[in-house]
Amino acid sequence: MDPNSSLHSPPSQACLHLAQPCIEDGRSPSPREQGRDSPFLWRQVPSSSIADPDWFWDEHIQAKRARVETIVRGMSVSPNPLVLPGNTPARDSLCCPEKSRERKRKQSLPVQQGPLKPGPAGDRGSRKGGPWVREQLHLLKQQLRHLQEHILQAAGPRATAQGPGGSETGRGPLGVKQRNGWGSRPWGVDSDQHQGSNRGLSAAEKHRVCEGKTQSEEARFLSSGAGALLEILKKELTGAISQAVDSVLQKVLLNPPGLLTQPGRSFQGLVPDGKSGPCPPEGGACKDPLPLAALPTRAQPRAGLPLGTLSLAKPLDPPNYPVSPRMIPKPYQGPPANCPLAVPPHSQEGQVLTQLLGHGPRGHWHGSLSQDSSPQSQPSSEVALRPWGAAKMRPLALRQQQCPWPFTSTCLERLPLIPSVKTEQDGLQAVTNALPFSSSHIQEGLNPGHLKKAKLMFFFTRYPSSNLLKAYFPDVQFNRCITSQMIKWFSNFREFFYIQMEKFARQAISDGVTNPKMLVVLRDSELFRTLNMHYNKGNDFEAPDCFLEIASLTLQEFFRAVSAGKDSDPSWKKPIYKVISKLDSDIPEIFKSSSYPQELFRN
DNA sequence: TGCCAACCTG
DNA sequence: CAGGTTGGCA
Repeated sequence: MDPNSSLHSPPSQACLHLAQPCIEDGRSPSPREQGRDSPFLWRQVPSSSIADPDWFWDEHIQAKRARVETIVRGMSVSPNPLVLPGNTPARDSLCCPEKSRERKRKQSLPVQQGPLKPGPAGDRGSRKGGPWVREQLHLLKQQLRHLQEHILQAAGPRATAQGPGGSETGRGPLGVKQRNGWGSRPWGVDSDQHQGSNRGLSAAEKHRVCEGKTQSEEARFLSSGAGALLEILKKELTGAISQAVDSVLQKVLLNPPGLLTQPGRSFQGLVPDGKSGPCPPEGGACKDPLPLAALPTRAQPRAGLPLGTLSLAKPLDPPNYPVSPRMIPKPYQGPPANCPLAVPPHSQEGQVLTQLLGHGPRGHWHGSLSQDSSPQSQPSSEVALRPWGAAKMRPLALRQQQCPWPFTSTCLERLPLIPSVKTEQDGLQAVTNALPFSSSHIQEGLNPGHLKKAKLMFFFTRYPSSNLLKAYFPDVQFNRCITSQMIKWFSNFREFFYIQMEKFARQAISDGVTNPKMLVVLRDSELFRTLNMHYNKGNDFEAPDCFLEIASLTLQEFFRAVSAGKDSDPSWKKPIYKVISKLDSDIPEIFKSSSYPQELFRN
């Protein structure tokens, strides 16, 4: 899978990259010249226009040019020195492998289009308006590109990526032709058709620009239709810029939803190294009342685990254990108590990003117990190659918009996404108001969205109180019936959960597992898949780590009980239930959004 | 006795 | 997943 492919999917996104291209593209310089000759080009442009009636405008242009030059210079030393093997200029292949290709194509264009195939739109203008107009146009387009670049850079690291060189200068003139409210469209279109039709023009235009018409010619041509054309161009470009800005912002702020769900196993193995223990139960730090040293936390390295257990077996002593360089502590790893998170959102974002980039451990005990002795590890390459998924970044991006999306990380929920709820009324109302998609309609019945939400909530809480349910389903008009129905849901969830636990525990026993600590539920274990399939069918939510902890713990408890023969007692499960019931985690605030189910449905 | 959760069944 | 039943608990 090409991790960059996602960048190309939506047309408008592609346009951003297409728009990038390049100063250098316009003239097909040798790689070394890139970024240097453009200023040269600009320098030539308005020099003689001083005598022009548009002198003022010209000055304006010069000022702009100066700014652009500054920008370009900055770019040439920009912190993006990705040097890729092969001495390819980093910018070309930076994030879009296609860009190089694109550039090659363009370089050959002037040759192919030698005869200056008159562009459908630009022909007249370019001849009549003269080089000066073209230069102005060129400048404006340069500015547009730089503006876009800046926006991209400002908006996010990924955005600095340079797209395939697509927006050739020729697209401007095309824009003139396509001015039916689609000023920016040329930048938004990535189809070969458009490229094909425009390329000739742009190439020709560039070519001529390179030849450098004399300034006197420019002045001559300027007088008549040029002014009008300029006006049109200015308008077009203005529109294009604003539209480009819009689309950039949209793209950056709103990652394509399609990325969220990664079917199959892509979600597996993402258990971060700096794994946290179970999310602190409501009381605060997770009590460990059990004899369960089995609690698969980082409390201590697991001895006797198969090699596959590495990651979880890491010395993970909270809160300050060292983590591997790759692994930045998760935001919630610090103070166990409800993760107050004094960390500013920004840094959290970085941390989470880093965390998301990290890979999970290999499975110790793969659900299929029959293999517990021979860790059927999938090739670690699979882990390494696993798309770390823009999907997982979406919540981050969306957070900026206060969009109610599922997040990926266990306790990300503790980020101050949403004003915390004080009273059920006011607080929830505040939440509702704060959310763009919130539907304030109070429903009487429960819909499938509520069910889905409840299932996801089960990842955090197995034994929700009715008050909790009321708090997290603000759009539900609770009555006795509804409440009991929802309680019943969770009862059913638990039932399924415990059945699976018992089943796998017994299987482990029959497979000869003797040490309950061997039983750790990981994301790629069969047990987890079963559970995730049940509670998170679409896999549009990443089960929190704390759920894995709970699952592991439960499994181990069942294992112990069964292997100790306690299952002869008719109520042998009760102690287990009791233990598990104390380990509910806080539910992410975002679940309080009444629109949450709807958001899930949109995927 | 009422409530709750597990359990059983369809 | 829901309806019904059962058993424990206050």
